[in-house]
Amino acid sequence: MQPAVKTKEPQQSRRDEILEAAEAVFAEAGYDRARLEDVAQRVGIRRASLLYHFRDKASLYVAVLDSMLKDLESRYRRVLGEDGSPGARLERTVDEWLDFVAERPALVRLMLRELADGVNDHSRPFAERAMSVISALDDVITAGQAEHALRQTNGLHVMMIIGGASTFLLLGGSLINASATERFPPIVDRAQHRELLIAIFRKFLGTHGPRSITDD
Amino acid sequence: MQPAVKTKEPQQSRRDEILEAAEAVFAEAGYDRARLEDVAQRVGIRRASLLYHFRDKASLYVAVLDSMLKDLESRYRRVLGEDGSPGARLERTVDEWLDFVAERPALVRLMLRELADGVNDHSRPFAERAMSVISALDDVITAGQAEHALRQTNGLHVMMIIGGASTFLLLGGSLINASATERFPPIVDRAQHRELLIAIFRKFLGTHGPRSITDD
DNA sequence: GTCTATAACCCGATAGAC
DNA sequence: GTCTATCGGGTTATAGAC
Repeated sequence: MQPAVKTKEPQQSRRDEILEAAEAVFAEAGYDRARLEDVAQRVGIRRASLLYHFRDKASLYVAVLDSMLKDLESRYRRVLGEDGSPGARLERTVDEWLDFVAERPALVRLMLRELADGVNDHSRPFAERAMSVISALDDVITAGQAEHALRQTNGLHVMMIIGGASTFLLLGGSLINASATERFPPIVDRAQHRELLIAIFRKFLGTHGPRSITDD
Repeated sequence: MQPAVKTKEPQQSRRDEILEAAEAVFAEAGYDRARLEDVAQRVGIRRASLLYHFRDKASLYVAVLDSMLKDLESRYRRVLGEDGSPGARLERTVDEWLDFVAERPALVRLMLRELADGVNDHSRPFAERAMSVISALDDVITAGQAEHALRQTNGLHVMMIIGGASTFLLLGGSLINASATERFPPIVDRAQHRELLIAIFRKFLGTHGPRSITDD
């Protein structure tokens, strides 16, 4: 006999609590330095109890990655599916990305760590989710180019530059400024950063409509 | 009485061997997962012998970071000090960066890990060296803008975008491709990537001479 | 589901011979 | 300078009571 539960979410709640705590701890310290002890403490249970919900540390980590990327992907798919020109929809992903990064900085930190690690056992689910996000972008780019609404440049390349630039800047900015003298105030604020990213978009993907292919 | 040594480099050789081995191991696994055992094995000595040359693991790590960034900085300062317009000299740092990353990929991986970690005990030397590199760039940008050879945009912002974009692309590209189906060949090759970075440079920093300040 | 207790392991660091 | 041997701290994972 199962204990009487409302409708669904048998004991999902606790699982989610653990995922949330683990996301923070893994992002902060990285997989190796992260201690299950700290995760447990945040949840308010004992270390051993975690392993009732997740087989081991590795599978907890994979679950965290998966939940984050699933979230990011659904946000991207949402704005990409709205109406507007391909260019306008792609531009919206810039804001979506900047929002996500601001709300959930853990993602960026874990992504960086994954990139640094390269391919390994637990990076497969990560790579697959990432591929899925990239696919979604690529579909819109390709369709936009087919109807000559976008320039025939390498759209994914432009998207990657946008993503990489933000990542670097957001995390690097805070790192650099930590030892800053008066000489270097924060390099740039979000509004400025957004403006430049959008400008890159328009210039190189032609998200304001078809342009001549030649530079400048 | 010191043992008779050629001229300098008392026993620098071994130290450098260790640094080289440690650079690879730290980049591959990150500080926490990296084992002194592996470093020692690459050098061909025992774990305990490492600690004759370096006080402990942490100071070995700091030495690795320092040596890498010192190298990068000297390369940047070299091309920035050559002759040519400010724009031309800054553009040379793009190639310098792409070369460095190709030759010594460990730097990028360790940089990513440092960014993910944020500010902590051993990141101070890293942040200071990084500041020094940024200073060198900033000097040229500021001078170029003073003589109206460069646009009055936030030059460091543009430089950060270039750096971040490459980092992300170079590491992300290989990660993504690891699980790629036929659908995604390598996103972009070095020549294409360089071209786009230079184009961003010219557009936003005006490295081909002064332009109108208005967009596009 | 959560607990206590403990087993089992790994790795950095030290002591001291050579 | 490099070695062997060992200590000691820390963390994951399991056993089993409640």
